[in-house]
Amino acid sequence: MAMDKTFDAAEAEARIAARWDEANAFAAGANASRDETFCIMIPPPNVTGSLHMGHAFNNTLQDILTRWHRMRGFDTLWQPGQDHAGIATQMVVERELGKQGQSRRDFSREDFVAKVWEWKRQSGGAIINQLKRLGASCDWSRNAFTMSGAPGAPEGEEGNFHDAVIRVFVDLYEKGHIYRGKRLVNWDPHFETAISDLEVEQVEMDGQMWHLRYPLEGGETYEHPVEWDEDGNVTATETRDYLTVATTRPETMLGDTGIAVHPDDARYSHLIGKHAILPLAGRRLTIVADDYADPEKGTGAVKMTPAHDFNDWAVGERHGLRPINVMTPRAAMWLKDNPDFAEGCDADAIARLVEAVDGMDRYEARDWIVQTAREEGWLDSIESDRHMVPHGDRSKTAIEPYLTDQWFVDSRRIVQPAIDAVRQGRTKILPEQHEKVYFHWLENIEPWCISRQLWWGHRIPVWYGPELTEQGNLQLYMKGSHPNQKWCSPSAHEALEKASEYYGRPVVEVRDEVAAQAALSRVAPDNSEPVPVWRDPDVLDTWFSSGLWPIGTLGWPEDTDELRKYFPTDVLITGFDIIFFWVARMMMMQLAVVNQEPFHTVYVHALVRDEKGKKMSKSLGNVLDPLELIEEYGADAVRFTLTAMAAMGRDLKLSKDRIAGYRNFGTKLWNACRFAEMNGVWEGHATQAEPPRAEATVNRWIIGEAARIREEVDAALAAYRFNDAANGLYAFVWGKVCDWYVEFAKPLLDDDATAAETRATMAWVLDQCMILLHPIMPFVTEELWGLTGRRDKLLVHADWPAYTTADLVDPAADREMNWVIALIEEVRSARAQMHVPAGKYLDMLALELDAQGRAAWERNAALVKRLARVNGLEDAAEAPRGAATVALEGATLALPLEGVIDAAAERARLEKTLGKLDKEVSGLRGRLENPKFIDSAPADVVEETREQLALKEDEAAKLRAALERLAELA
RNA sequence: GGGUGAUUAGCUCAGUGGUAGAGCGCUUCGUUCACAUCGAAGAUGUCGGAGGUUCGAGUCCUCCAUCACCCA
Repeated sequence: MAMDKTFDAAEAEARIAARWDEANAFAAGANASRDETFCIMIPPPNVTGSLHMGHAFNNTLQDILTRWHRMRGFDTLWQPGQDHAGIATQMVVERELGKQGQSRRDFSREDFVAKVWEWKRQSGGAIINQLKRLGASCDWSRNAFTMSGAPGAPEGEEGNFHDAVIRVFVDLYEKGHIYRGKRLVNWDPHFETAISDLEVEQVEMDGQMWHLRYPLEGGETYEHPVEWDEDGNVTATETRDYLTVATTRPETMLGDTGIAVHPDDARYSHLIGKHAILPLAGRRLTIVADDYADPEKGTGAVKMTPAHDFNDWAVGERHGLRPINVMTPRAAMWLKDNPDFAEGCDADAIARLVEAVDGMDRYEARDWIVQTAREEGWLDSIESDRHMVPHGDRSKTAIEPYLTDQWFVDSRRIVQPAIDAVRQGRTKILPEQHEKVYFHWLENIEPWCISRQLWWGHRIPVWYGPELTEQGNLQLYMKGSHPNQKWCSPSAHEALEKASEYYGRPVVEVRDEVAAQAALSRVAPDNSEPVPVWRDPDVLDTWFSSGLWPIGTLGWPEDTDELRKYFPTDVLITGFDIIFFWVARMMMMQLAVVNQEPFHTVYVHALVRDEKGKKMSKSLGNVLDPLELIEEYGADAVRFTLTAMAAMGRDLKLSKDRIAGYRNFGTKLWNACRFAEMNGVWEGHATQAEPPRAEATVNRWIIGEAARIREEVDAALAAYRFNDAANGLYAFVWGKVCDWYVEFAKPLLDDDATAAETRATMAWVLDQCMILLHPIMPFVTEELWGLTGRRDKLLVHADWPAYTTADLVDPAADREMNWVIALIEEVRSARAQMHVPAGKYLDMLALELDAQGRAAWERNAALVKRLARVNGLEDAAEAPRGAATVALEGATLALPLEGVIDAAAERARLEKTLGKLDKEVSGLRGRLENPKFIDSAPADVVEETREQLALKEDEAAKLRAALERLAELA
């Protein structure tokens, strides 16, 4: 059956993917022929995610490495999976419920989690299918999920990832690396949970900077400059009995406990240690000296709200300023029954504030405070100010730095091995510049908040119980603090046992703290009733579980075959944006848990942008959907484009023109194979590892070129220089095989003497093209493989070649073909510039032709005649009137163009070429005439320069001679 | 404010001390039996600026300008 004119990607891709699937082609260890393993962990996409350009890029690179190793016979595993994306998934399901007028709180926790699982079953596989369309050759039978095996997990989700997560929590807790404490976290008032830095996006917003006057205590004053001369010297001051502070969030002032000034700020130095009075509340604020206050900014005095600002928290820690939380989890004001707030404030003031703003939303409270300040005269001024406001990336609401009880990993205690691993080269980060980012972050690491106030996730394995007083009574802890009595254990059973031992009587698990309270009020007097204990309601940060991805997906804590075989894994390929969040944490956690680096190389890639260099975003509407692109151009074209643009450390600017160009590249290879088919090349062909024995120079030459590209591709991939591999293959397949070899082969296929070996060579060379391109363009190459010759295996399992240039390059054939190509190009160029009709065959005369050139002509006359459109080559003593001259190494040739030639045009042509040559010659000569160059430059460079000079001078002389002849004739 | 990177053809970008390349676009020509998703030929560069190191700098160093990103 004759091949179509083009590859129909839309039709073929699904069919080819199905064949790979049926053959289990991607299974761990498929096609393995040696002991070495190669393992890549996919950076798990969100279960709510859909494929975007970044995924397409990231997974293309992983697939290239995976397919390349698999073809080379490594025991290969590309481990796929997804993470459970706590907040995102919970939000998706809550939104679904919202459509039916329901909320999460209408269900029990267990029922809600069951709904999430149900959603996951129906919609959670979307990205997997999208990755398959890209051609990702993961072992899909091993698809992992960070919530597999959790309580409530349905059939099909029985993995043991949950065990791994819980086990690690307990282990780190027992080693003292995990603690519960009160610290500031990023708080999302919409979802009412802590979120990670990664989930916070900074949004630039128009806002105001309010300047407020805080009176100094006890009649203190200072001189504040109000006039300056041209040189900036103060010429007038005024006496003030108040400090002016500036804020973009006036509502936080109710939690102020201090004012910071710079230690070197002369204006305020005598006030340090004294106090100001907080308006409205009457609280005394300590004036402290801290570098954080910038004397140049505003008045140089900054109000300190340690419970509602990260910087203020740090200043507060240094100076012992009390943090006062004045907000509820929904970011409304919390003043009533708030002992921290009340402490140190006037009772009247408290009553007024409670009346006015308690329970009020933060923004309404802000308005009230500003309005009141205006009326009472302590609003100094308002200026408009554009500043960054942190927003939750899911909720789109402004996040609050918020003081709550959370679980933390004391990162400092486990960070050092992760630093050492990279410092000492056991793990390499590419490109190297990212190592700095890695070190910088790890060396300044902060405690990691790992608890989230969600229902979907790994519930923290800690159980609480009431205090046992010295009198043997049970009592719940004070409101606002947190329970001291707790037990951490992998199972409720064990935890309850420990609790029971502690109380010396039976315990019973109740739903939550409220239930415990209720139960306690009933059982307290009677020791026969079991003590109520309850489990921490929080779940773990998704990154805590994805931090265990390398061991967790391989079956840890079970001692599985896969774990022994594939861990440590080899390469991690990921975006630079999650170096801290994921890469660093995987390093820390794997080292802390199994004391091994999870991978030896981290390849960090850049961002895919639109063609104008803008970050793709939904709001800008410049998002290119990889699936649409795959539909339009085919997966191979999209993959090849991304690969060709994957230069290390630089962003990709993706344009559709580029993708179309690489789709055309696939078509080019397709048509070369089609040409071969039409010429019987595939008849009786079966896969051959060794190149055929060839006599013809052309065949010997292209076999050598194949060896060159094989070495180039392997070297490029080994160095993660994906773009070099792609561009090298492009140049070889299109520039060498299609442009020259196929053309050269045409006359050889017509000649009985050379036809057989040329068919064999062409079949072999095209096979090499398919094999070498397969990791980048798997679909079109697999299709061609199936359409051509007899194949024992699918291309996905074809053996990657190992031949070398040393074996296959024939220097004589190389030289000869380069000479022939130069000859054809020169003749074509002369013809085009002389406006010779394209179809016209010309005579060609040899004015000078050395022995090598003569031999080259004799062996390649047929193809030169055809490609340069000349009738033949005759010796001639001199060029006839009106001839164009072609100068080559060892040859001066003339094309008689009587009646066609334009003498002026020919002169211009020759002079232009000569001009270029002369420039090169003078440069080369200049260098060789410099004795320092001869002395200092390496011998081979000097030698090469000499050779170049001789060649160029020879060519220039030939052109000069041609110009002289032209002048004589004129 | 601190850090990192970038600046090369009209556009998008490679470039590893040895004298600048690719793709796209552009101009001219071409329905030669693999391919018009093609072929042939051609034009286009003070490699951001200024110094320095070197026999030699797009490449290494310093400063400046502009842009981008990350952190605060």
